[in-house]
Parts: sequence; structure tokens; C-alpha cells
Amino acid sequence: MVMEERAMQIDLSLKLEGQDEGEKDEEKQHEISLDDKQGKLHHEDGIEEAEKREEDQDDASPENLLQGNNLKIEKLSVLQMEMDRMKEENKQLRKVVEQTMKDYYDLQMKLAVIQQNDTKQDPQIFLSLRGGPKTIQASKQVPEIEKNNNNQGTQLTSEADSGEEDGELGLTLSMGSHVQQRGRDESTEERKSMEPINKLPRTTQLPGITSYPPNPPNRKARVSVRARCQAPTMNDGCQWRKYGQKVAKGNPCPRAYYRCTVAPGCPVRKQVQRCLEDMSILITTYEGTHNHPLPVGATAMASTTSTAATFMLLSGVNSGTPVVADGIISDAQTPISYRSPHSISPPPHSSSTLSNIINASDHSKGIVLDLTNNSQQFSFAGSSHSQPQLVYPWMSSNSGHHHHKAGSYGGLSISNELGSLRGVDKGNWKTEEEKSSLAENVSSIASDPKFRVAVAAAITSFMSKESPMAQPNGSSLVLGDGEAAGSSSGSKWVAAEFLPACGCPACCA
DNA sequence: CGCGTTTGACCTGCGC
DNA sequence: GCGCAGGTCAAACGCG
Ligand SMILES: [Zn+2]
Repeated sequence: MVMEERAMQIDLSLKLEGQDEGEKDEEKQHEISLDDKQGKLHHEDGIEEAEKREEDQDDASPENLLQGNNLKIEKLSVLQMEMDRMKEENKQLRKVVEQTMKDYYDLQMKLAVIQQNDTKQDPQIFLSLRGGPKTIQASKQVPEIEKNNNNQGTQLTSEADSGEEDGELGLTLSMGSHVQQRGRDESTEERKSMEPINKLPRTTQLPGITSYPPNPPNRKARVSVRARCQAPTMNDGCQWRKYGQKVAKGNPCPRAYYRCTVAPGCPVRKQVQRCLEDMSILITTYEGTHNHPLPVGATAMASTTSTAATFMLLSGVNSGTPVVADGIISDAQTPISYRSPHSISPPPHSSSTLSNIINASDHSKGIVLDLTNNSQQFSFAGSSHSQPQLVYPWMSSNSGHHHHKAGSYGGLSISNELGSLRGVDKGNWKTEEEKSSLAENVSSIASDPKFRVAVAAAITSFMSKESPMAQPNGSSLVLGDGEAAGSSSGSKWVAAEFLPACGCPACCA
């Protein structure tokens, strides 16, 4: 079954990619032809006007007619040349824009890494990597940890997988290979041997991300994806191996634990659990970043999650953006909403109860990347008009015979998804004060340059990688800052919701 | 037979 | 220190 799924995934991905390329080309041609027509139209208009003027001014003497014709021809040729020139320019500009966006994205990733290193006091570890073992932290570090730390620093960039970070991450590649060379058993042995040293037992088990800095707060970026999907797991383009299952207290739905098996040493894990309130919603939480090239179909999810993580890191622990409205702080530590964001009625549990149910031990804060058009949204300035069409191939679950309907697509808008993150439904914003405070928070977030950067990156990645043809009906991007003000510890979480549809025929028929 | 899943046991962190 | 809950391991099992 799993094998089938994988085959389907790859197949689908390829198809999507192919469609994508074809689509792009078509689009370009279409645009160009449109330009042509418009240009010609304008051109002709101009000629007609000129003719009229000439007719008005000059009463048909042969000489004047000849001169007029010559003039027309000259004008025509000039205009045509200009048109051609403009076309060329247009093409070049297009290329430049594309390249710029790519570079921008890469830079953003690098920046995230840098900031991550800055905020988590990694510089000391980082220095120890190059300078030697005699830094403050180094006394407690074993080489593996340092390596892993370095690797951790590259986590977010690896999904940009351009390989251009060599300069910055000089050791990354070697570390990556080192990680990949290590087998599971070996890493397990390492883990065991390191346990007494570092009190961080999982340190070496996950070579990429689990070497935590000496300070307790582990800031592994986690990205939660919510999708309405009947299938047991979402098709995100990666290969996963289930390594555990647990029934979380309070939630009858078991939580499944998966590990990425695309590459032997890949540190990425994911947890899959049904939403408590709405069993049709699948909550997938990704942790870590792949240390290997991603399958074609997995790049969209990877870029999404990494972008979300980037924004999360960009907003940083220090920002402490006071986006938390009264009454929802208690849920701020809940990384994911296990309740349906659609339910209007108040939650059956109190916030604290819910937190306990969900993840009592997690002291995380998070930003919500909510891709749903069902939620109450606060449109990003300018985004309400243009509605980029998004598609999420990972939504096309494990069945290969999905057919995306062209239809009403959700607009790309950004909204504060605090409620979703904290288990507070939009419908719970009962008072005007709450609403206005939320609106203020949202506007403050939306005006945040970092936020815009992240959104731009997300949009870019979507627009550039996904086919507008294979479009689930209704999706939107929602970004919100779920970080609680004041707290500076714990891992960070990002949650993305893809509620409208997962694309599979089982649930999206 | 190999690979993936299942499932009970074990480990760890956290709150009291 | 103890209990609880989350997370992981690994032997057993199932399937192709
Ligand atoms: Zn991976």
C-alpha cells in the first residue's frame, strides 16, 4: 500500500511539474500575444487618428497623399521596431524578475539561518566549530554535537537546496554526508553513548536537528499542516516510515509518528493526527529539514514549511510581537489547533484543559501558516484584488486518480490565525474589543517587513512551483504570529492549514 | 526474504 | 521524588 502510494506520489508530482511547465509557457505566449494585439490596436488607433487629422488638414492632393503614406510607413516601421524592442525587454525583465525572486528566497533562507544562530546563542558553538574546543560551551560539547549543531544551522536552507550556501555553510556538505553515512544502528549507539554526557538523549539520534544548544530551549522549527483529507496521511511527496503510534490523552485519535526515509540519515519526522473536533482534518506536524534533495512533489511542501519556519525565525523570539489578544494566551503553547477552526461554538474544554490534552509538555510558541478560506481573514493590503491561484500537490492524497476541478479558488490572503493556533475559534471573537484588537494585531503583523518577506517568499514559491491547473477548490494563505509575548523558551512552531480541500477524491469529491 | 507496520515497553521531561 | 504524558525503540507480525 505504501509502495503504491509512493509511486502515485512521484507520478503525480511529475505530472504536476509537467503541467506546470507547459502552463507557464502557454501563459507566457498568451501574454505576449495579448501584448501584441494591444500594441497593434494602439498602433492602428494612432494611425487612424493620424489619417483623420491628415484628411482634415489636407485635401487630397497626390503629393500630400504620397507624403502621408511615407509617413505612415515610417511610423509603422518605427513603432514595430519599438514593439520588438519592448518585447525583448519584457522577456529579459521577466527573466530578471524570476532570478531576483529566486535570489531573494535564497537570501531569506540564509538570513533565517543567521538569525537563528544569533538568537539561540549558537555563535559560541559555531565558533567552537572553527576555532577549537576551548570556547565556553565547548567544554561540554562533544564533536558530534558540534557537527550536529552546525547541521542544524543549515536545516532551513537545505530546502532551498540550491547548494549555493557553500560559502556560508562550508562544513555543511561534509556534515551532511557524514550524517548520511551513518546508519541507524550507528546513530543509536552514538545516542546511547552520549546520553551520560549531555543529558540530551536524542542528541545523536537525529543527526540534523536534535543536537540542542546547551540552553534548554530547543528551537527546532516545527511546521504543522492541516488538511482536510480522508486518507490516513497526506501525500507530501516524501517517503515516510512509521515508527510509532501513540494515543494522546483526551484525543481518541492515535497520533502516528513517521520518519523520512528518502535519505537514510534524514532527520525529518512528522506526526500525523486527526483533528479532535473535525475528524476529516488531518494535522501533520513536520519537524526538521531534509538533508537531501527532495522529490519533485515534495518541494512545494518543503518550501512552504521552510518559508513558514523562516518567518517564524525572522519574527524571532526577541520581537515578542504583542499579537496575543486577551483570552487566548492560555492556548499559546498549543502548537496546533486540534479543533476545527470552523466550529463556531466555544470549545468544549477550557483552554488549559485543551493544552493538557494536546501537548502538555510543549512550551512552544508558534506562528500559524493557515491556508484556508474558511477562516475569518484579514486581507493583506493589495492581495485582495489579485488572487494568485495556489495548488498544493501534497493535498492530492495517495490516490492517483484525482481530478482537480477548476473552480472558485480561494484568494491569497493573510490572516491572523491566532485562534487556530491556540485552539480558539474565530467565532469566539465575541466582543468588538477582541475583534478590533485582533485587527490591530493583524495589521501590525501585516505591516511587518519580515512578515511581508516571508509571505512574498511563500507566494513566490507557490507561484513558481505549482501548477495553476491542478487547483483544489479554495485555498488561501494565512500567516499569523502565534508567538506569545514574553516567553523566550521552547521550540517554535509553525502551523499551516489547508482546510478547504486536500485534493483526494475520498474527501474532496 | 525483505520491508513496512504494529504495539507494548522503555525513556525522558515536566509538573506537583 | 513521583506520576503522568509524550516520544521513541524494537521485537513481532503481516504482506508482496
Ligand atoms: Zn528527508
